[in-house]
Amino acid sequence: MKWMLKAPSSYSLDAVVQSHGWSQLDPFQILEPSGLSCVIGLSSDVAVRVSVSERKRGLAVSTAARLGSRQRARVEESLSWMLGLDQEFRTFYRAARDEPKLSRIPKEGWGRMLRSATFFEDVVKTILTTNTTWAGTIRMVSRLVNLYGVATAGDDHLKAFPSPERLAAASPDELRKETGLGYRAPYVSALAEGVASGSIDLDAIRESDLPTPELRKLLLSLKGVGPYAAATLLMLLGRYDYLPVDSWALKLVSTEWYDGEPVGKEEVESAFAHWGEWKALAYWFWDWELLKERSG
DNA sequence: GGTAGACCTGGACGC
DNA sequence: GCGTCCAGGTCTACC
Repeated sequence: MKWMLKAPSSYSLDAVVQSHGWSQLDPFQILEPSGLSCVIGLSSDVAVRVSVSERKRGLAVSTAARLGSRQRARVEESLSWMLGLDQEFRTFYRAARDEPKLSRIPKEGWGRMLRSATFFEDVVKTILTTNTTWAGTIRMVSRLVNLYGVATAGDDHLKAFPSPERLAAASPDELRKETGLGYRAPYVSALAEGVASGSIDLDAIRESDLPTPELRKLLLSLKGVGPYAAATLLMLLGRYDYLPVDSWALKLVSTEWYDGEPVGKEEVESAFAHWGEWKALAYWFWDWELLKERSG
């Protein structure tokens, strides 16, 4: 079935898809020539593949299966969250226009970070980006989805990201062996168990209006979530006052301002300190010299 | 509060 | 084909 979804003015689906690596991870799939599809879990045993593409009047949504009104509402709610349809960046854009390294951002509609269907999925994926290569993250996520995800009715190979309950049912040892999560398996297992049992309320974190430092403390209390992962998750929640400093960030800042000399976290922080509540967005969408060098 | 070492996987490299 | 080294954040123990 097909229908249209309203998008904010100056919205760019391409900008959301390309905002970070999430679109390369299962159960997302980048559509050619443009657009995005994802398998969304609707209940413990029902999943549906949803495709979205951009039109002049908004976003065209299509699903392989016919949905009831509740299911359709659920899909719309998920898409609104995933694609940042409720977000706006006017204040950031005003500041970005005066910075040559960011002036393309307002013009091209950058700012929204692609989110997963649930915050649980985002937290797990973020843990799986730590202390590994991007290829490793892709591999771990793919195995998790293929082994524990719910398949769509039409295609056994199309699966949603596993629910907390499904992952909680697997032992940490099984997760470690079957998915290559390594030492991260107990972290994912504990998170899944906590969410499934109700002792960890990720929805409350997602919807919280707590000040960012307090929200960050809650995220840091999750096993496997350190300063880098917490900052990444805060960005996904629309909070940009902490920088996700990893080894890549050190390389970027080193090339940009220090002639390739080694730098630490402090140098990265000080480079973006004046961006205040927008510092992570300024960092993320900065027109880095290192990226220009690499793209030739 | 700061720091060292362990954690785990897979890719690169040398033999 | 095998062994070794290294990269990648977080946790724990220790000072």
